Amino acid sequence: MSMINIAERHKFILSKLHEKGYVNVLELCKELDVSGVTIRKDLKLLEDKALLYRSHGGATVQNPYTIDKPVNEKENIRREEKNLIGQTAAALIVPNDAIIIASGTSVLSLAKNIHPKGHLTVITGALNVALELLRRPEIEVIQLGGHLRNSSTSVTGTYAEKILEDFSCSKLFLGVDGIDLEFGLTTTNIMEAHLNQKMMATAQKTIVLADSSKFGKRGFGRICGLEDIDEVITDNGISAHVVKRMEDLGVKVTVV
Amino acid sequence: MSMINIAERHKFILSKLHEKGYVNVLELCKELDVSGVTIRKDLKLLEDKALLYRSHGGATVQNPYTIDKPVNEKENIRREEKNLIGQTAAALIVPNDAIIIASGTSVLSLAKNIHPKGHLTVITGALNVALELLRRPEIEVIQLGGHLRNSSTSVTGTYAEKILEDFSCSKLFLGVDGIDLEFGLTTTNIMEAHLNQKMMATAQKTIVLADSSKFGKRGFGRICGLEDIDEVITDNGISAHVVKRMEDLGVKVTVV
DNA sequence: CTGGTAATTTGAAATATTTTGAAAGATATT
DNA sequence: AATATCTTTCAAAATATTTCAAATTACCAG
Repeated sequence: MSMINIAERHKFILSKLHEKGYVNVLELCKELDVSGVTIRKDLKLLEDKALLYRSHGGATVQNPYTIDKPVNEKENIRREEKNLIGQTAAALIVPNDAIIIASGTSVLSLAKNIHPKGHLTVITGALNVALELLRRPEIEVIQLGGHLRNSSTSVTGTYAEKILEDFSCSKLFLGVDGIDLEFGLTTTNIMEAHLNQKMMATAQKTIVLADSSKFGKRGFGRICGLEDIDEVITDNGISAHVVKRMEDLGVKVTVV
Repeated sequence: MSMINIAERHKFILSKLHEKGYVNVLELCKELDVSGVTIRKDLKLLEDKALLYRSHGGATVQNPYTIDKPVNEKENIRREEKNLIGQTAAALIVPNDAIIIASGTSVLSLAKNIHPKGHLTVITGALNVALELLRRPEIEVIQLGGHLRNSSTSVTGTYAEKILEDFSCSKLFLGVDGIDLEFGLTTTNIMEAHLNQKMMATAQKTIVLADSSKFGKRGFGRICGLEDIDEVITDNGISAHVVKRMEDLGVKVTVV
């Protein structure tokens, strides 16, 4: 096989990669009739463009260490920021409080940072939040029931909403996928957005946890407008301008 | 099996690990056609990345939700037996089935071994079971809601029982703490026992998963008598005499 | 179009690094 | 004590990187 140019070669490499899941340098040398040095340069270029993962002897289509852990992966990004946000949010909890924790990776760091003085009641639909809180004997956990959507660790549906009707909480800690000044709060899933609305109705205050990357983004399911929430906790990647606009809407903004 | 490179090998190890819950060095040597030294180096690398736990002779999954020690310790004992029991139970599931999975360490191995052909609906109160099943897109998971007791990963209470009323399932897979020929099935907690009764009413067949150490033991909360269940799956540590007695009571006994 | 220069691409050769397993000794398990 | 598993060491083999010069291509003024 003799290639016209570098672009053709890259196309060939990528198509083989996607077909087989991996490629190796020696085979490509023969198939494309070029030297190993060239193939390695090609692979390096493609790796720089995040189109493949390099490994000794070849390359794979995806990082082998991140198999089927979508939630876990998200968890690793911005770990430090999220942890700070979680700490700050946890400080808002008072003894004998009753709170709701909604789903999202940010609220998991909240759960990890909760070390209550007195008794605490937590209502949550997120399995990972519930499992995290179970360790602490002073916390009473109410798990919402219902449908579990793939790739989310949180329930949705009418069962969860029914259970919520029996409670009244002081605060809702809400993790979102997007915060847009015009469009408001959004999440990727319409069912989850609906449950979040019910949660807001059950709680006296809504506190949103969102790292700065969430600003300006819009997810599919709209939860509410910015004017409906009480407080946002975020990291210092947020612009002063956005802070100002939110404060004008009556939202308290805490930057950690 | 001849692997292209280290990345492919690691991917293979991890996927086997996630499927079975553990791997051992010798098997991997044969399967991947490399020496033990290499496998051990691989496992060490993966352990450094916190992707597994090393143990003599092999490795086990790193469970990110490894919370309360009591359950976790239990989980490690009799892993091999439990895995076999789980496999056998999973084979009973048919395409388009609707089943209930109750709490207990044995049923977690069931969950790990479920790889349904068609669609499958699973109702469960156990958070770890739900989290495990979430990975598989062909499974629809209904999480029961309610109170979470400390040191258990399963809900109890009226909310869970209410949700159950809306369903009808073909099978209930039940993990118990004790099986006594006279006293019947027991669990450590009275609330859980009550929920288990409701589950039995919701399912047409009750299949009990119990390794042989559970026989002759009595927990605090009685679930039902042996005559009320349909099948028991256990390991070969059980005595022939006990098998005979149970079969006389109309219980099908499967020894793996 | 032509001829010349600059930039890019390529591979051979030399060098460096990584991977692997055999062997030997240490450690753990029963 | 006997056996299986583990770690270390070391050398060979495979794979990568660097360097440099030749080949190709791109570009542009005349």
